Amino acid sequence: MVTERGLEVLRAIVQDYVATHEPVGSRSIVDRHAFGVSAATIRNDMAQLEDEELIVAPHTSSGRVPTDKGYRVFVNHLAKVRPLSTGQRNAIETFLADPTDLDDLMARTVRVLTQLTGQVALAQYPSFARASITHIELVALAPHRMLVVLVTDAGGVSQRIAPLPIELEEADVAVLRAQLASLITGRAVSEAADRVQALSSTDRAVTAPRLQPALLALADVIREELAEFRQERLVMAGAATLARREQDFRGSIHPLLEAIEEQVTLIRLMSEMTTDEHGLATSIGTENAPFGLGEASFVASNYAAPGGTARVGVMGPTRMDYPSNLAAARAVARYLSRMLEEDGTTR
Amino acid sequence: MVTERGLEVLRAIVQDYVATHEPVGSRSIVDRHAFGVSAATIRNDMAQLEDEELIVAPHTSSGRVPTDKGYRVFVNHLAKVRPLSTGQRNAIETFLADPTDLDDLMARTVRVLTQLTGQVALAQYPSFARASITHIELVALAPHRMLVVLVTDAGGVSQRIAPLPIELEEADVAVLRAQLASLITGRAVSEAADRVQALSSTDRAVTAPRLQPALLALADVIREELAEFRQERLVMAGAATLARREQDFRGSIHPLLEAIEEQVTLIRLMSEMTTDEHGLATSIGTENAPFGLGEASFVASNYAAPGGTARVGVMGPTRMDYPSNLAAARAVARYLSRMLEEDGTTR
DNA sequence: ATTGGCACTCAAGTGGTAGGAGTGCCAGCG
DNA sequence: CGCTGGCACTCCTACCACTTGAGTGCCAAT
Repeated sequence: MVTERGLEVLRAIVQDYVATHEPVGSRSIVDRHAFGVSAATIRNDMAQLEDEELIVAPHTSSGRVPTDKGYRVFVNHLAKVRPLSTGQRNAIETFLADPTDLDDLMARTVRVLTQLTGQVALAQYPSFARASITHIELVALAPHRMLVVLVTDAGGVSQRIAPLPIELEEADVAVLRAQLASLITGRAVSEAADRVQALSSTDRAVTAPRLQPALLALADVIREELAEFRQERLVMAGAATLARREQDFRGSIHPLLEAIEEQVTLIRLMSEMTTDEHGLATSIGTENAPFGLGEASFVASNYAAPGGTARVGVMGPTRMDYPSNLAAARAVARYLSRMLEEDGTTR
Repeated sequence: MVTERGLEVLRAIVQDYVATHEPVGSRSIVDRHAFGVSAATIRNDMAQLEDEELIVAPHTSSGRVPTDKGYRVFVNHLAKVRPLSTGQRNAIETFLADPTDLDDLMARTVRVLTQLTGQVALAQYPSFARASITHIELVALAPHRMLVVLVTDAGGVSQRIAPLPIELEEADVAVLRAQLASLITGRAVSEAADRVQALSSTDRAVTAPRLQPALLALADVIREELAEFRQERLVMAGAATLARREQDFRGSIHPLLEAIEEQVTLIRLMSEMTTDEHGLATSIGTENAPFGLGEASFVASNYAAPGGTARVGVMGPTRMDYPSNLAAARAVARYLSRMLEEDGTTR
């Protein structure tokens, strides 16, 4: 059983350890925190915390270090997400002002977040999966090459070049454009994908037999574009900060750099984190072991995007300043939500 | 003055040092290389090499390590670019086969190159700066939002959304489309930029006064898109490999990660390297100091793209295997040139 | 010009010691 | 019963002296 004061001791240990990066002993706790009890008493409390596996001693006679479980208790019960300074809020606001487009906004978001936290910043793109197709445009580039542009109501635009098996007249292009438009405009991305898929699989021709090969070629490309809309994407910044804190990651930052390069692992991890009632999520050390990132911690905050909620957060050493990082992620998420809601640039 | 055999000794030192990562002594040279002379003789040669600052001894009594100048002499006079194994050639060929588009091709290129060399791979995108605009398409998304698509003859497609100050009829859009098309299609990117610029700066209206505000809004967006075509771009892969060889970079890989994230430094460095008569370029250690990358070396090879030549290469520690890396870069560049020339996917 | 020999240097490893931070435990105190 | 001071104990760290081995520079001899 851990007493009330025991939890306060845990808080002190986490705070001091994060600040100093050195195991913290009973003596330094009574020095730095006004507990009003002696070091021996703190030692007794620490013994209990150690029984509960909330802290460990690296060697028989050295200070204590929080375990992952200790961080978890700290984050869940002990940490207050303290608000940012007004200077920091201003920094966010000016940094995110007047983005030229969605890509620019997302890139700025991660840059400001990495600057605020000193960690690697990650942001999920708003999902276009639940968006609807509003336009399809065909542009003949060459006799056998057609540019296919798709636009969604959530601001997503995709373009790709389709090779055509046959030559098309201007009128043919208009026919195909109209047929494809009636097939998918106003439809959700997933539904549009199904309907395009059906084009290729059914025998029933939707268009003139002469145009059928062209239609199928276009359908292929449109399927790829729709798949891209459904795919989750991530932006990142601050990978270079990892080099400074190498020893924080038990020897090697290799798995982290690997994950940053692969993206897919981080995409999964970000989407599988569970958020609390305030839209904040934390994943600590070994909790990330299934992703091969047992040495790292993640904090994230939901933000509201046209296509549904997505997440923005940071990745760093287990020994990170959770309250500050959560505060930064939350603040950035709020501004981001606001930008996406108010502003028209991204639609 | 360095003798003939002295240069052979330099070659041996470079080769052994790259292989073992340890200072190489006179004894190990006579053991590993059939020089037919004694260690004392090698020592005399090494003394000369040290006078010429081609090698140094880390401390009074340890083996020798090549200096940057030593690597330079090795690369310029001693190294033969040895051809790849057929297995490696096959790997390149299969890896680069059937790309879906230019982005995909470039991404695969750097991935195969990082795999062949174990270094960070870099590739300049083909430049669209000298390409010509072949199409401009306007798609009305909403009363005040217009999608502007530009296509070049070198395969570049760019799309962006313009905010419109006034509402346009279908007929107005057609008028503007025709006017813009006659202004820039068939023109080189830089020329098109000038002409669009002129739209905004001259008082003389090109279109009906009613449409003038819309035209200017579109011109702004088109300028941005054209600027994007002129901008050099880089793809990279293998950043994670840096974590393994941290100690190769005198302590910190931070500048390298920073450069990878910033891109702009690497873009400049890649374009400013000087190539030899075979289109190969090497930049060693302190030669990169102006870019803050004095601990790193670069090798690159030109490849032929529709818009002119561009470069593909790797970044690694000064102590890298220059001949192998040059060979790999050259081989990849050749396949890449071939793909871009033969294949239509990217046009 | 090349060689073997020799004295010399220096990094790296080894073992022993001292210091210090921190712990666990216990008896005494309020 | 919880808290406290005291004390013995552990273990990390730094320091020192010493040894070892790789490698050098120089020189006289071939």
